[in-house]
Amino acid sequence: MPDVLHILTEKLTRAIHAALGDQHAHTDPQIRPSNNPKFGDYQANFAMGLAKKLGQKPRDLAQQVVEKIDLENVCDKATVAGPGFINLHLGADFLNEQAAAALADTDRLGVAPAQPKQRVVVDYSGPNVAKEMHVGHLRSTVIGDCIARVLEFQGHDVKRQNHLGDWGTQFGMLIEHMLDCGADPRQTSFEVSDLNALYQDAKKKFDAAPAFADRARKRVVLLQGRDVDTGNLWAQLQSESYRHFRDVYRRMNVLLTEDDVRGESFYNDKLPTVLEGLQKAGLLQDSQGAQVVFPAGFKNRDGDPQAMIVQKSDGGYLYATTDLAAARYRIDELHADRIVYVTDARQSQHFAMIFATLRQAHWASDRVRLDHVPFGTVLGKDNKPFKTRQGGTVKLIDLLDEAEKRAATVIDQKNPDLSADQRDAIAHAVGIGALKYADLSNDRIKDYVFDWDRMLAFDGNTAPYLQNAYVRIRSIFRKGGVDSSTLDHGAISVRDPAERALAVKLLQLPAVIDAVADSLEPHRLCTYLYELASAFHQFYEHCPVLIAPDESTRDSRLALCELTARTLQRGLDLLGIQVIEQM
RNA sequence: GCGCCCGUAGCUCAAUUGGAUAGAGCAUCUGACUACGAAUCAGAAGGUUGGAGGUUCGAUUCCUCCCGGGCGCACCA
Repeated sequence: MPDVLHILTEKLTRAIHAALGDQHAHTDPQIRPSNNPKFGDYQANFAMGLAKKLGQKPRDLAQQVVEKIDLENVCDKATVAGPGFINLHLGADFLNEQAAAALADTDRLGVAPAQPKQRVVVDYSGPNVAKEMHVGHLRSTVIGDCIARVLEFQGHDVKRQNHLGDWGTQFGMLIEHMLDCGADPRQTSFEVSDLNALYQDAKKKFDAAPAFADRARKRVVLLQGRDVDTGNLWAQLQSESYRHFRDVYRRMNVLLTEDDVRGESFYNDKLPTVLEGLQKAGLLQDSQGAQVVFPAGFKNRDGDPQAMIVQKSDGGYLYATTDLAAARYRIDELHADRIVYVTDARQSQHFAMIFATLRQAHWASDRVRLDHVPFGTVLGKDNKPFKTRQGGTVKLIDLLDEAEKRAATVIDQKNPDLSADQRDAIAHAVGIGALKYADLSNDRIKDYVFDWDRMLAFDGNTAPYLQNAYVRIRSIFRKGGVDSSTLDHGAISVRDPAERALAVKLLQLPAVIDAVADSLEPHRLCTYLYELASAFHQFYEHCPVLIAPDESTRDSRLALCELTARTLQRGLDLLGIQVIEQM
């Protein structure tokens, strides 16, 4: 089912063709939603630019095209305005039909499956084994999960990848410490109640006890040498760490599972091949004993070509090597058409160099799209990176606890009649939703200031505001005793300006999904949902539903409510946020 | 030193990728609950988009320079 934007684009493209001839058969009419109702619902912006090229007057050109537009069944009118804009006013019948079709399309709400379907790898979250997740993992986890959900909803074949930090010299000391704590290589489970303590204790011993440090270094060699007992201990640490990640992901409503784990260790045996490949491609060079590549277009602080080290002078590999190996795996084995990396903005240059190297080595052809999705820092009220009052790292689990606690307090104030169980369930959805929404609703490239009061506010662009709009709609159905599954889809008939505005906004969902999938900017979806909820609240004020003047109006408004509820629910779901029936 | 990112109303943020009069929320002020959740709505006020040039029919958006802030620039990830 083509959406409004596509229908209008098609109509205007035809009109341009008809007015100007075959050489303009594929001119983009530049259809955009109008930002002011007096300019219609949509506008075509092509005329000014095209007139310039053709040496004509923009308004004359626009008028020629307007005369060729087939308005039938779509627009009430199309008019030339201003310097040469074409304002398009959608017809009520068209809005009714489109809204009815979206309502009938239960799962997709009028969002057409993406063509062609692509295999998309989304790399996000990436915490470190043997450490608790902290605030530094929040943004990658939340943004990445949203992007994966959106691409999947479009119909793409999404492969989530959790690139865990599960390899490196620190595992020697961790494993030695595990042994000191009574771990047994021949058992399958080693329980850790506090991952951070495990790491810190190991580190303390490593720094203080030379004998222990010596054992740790030997243990690293054993680990890299595939010693069986050492491998078993390492695996126990893996699964114990993953237990923690799983708990955090579940509470956050993040879709990552153990199946998505492809940590650094997974690529360990593929690293020599990366070097051989670079050698074969003629890109590998020796520099002060290290093996490096010089991706085109990068300079260092002396103005010389910037090297990217892929093998240290002691023979060890670095994260550039692992990232190259991972990209090759994703392209060759996972058959990725597109790879999305969700990491903070500080790694922009690193990924630019990785991408350049992949292209130069012909490991990534032009048809593989490589996207780095950079994001800014979470700041405290002092505008510096978010820390605890003592200056320490903020644990993610503490953030989740406090989000729910604060949400519970707010819910208690607003709705004291709820049972404790109801209250807790609602506080979970609201608290976690607020936390995630605060992260998703800002342009991701910018830093943002973490502020509990603002994210949990029930007004403004927040998760609780959106969840509340949904709750209000459910409340209408409850109060009216109406079963939303038995609604007449064809009942929608917009008359009041508020009904009309709501319908126009509802029908913009497909275009918004497309924009998010292309730009990988979740805040666009947030902005849309906020505008939708605002449009609903205006409708709600001006258009009584249950006590509408007549039955057909009531049915129409109920159907609009239902479509709004489903759109909010779906939109929030794509953000990884849950709705509740009451709050 | 070079490179990347950011700078929009008092505060927190948008601006459909170059389109019309730069929009929201908070805070301030004025209205609206004997109609479905006032957890809302209607309205007022608030701007030299850090500054100066340039490109363009049109610039918050693109280019150059400058000023502020953040982050990168080889053996950590």
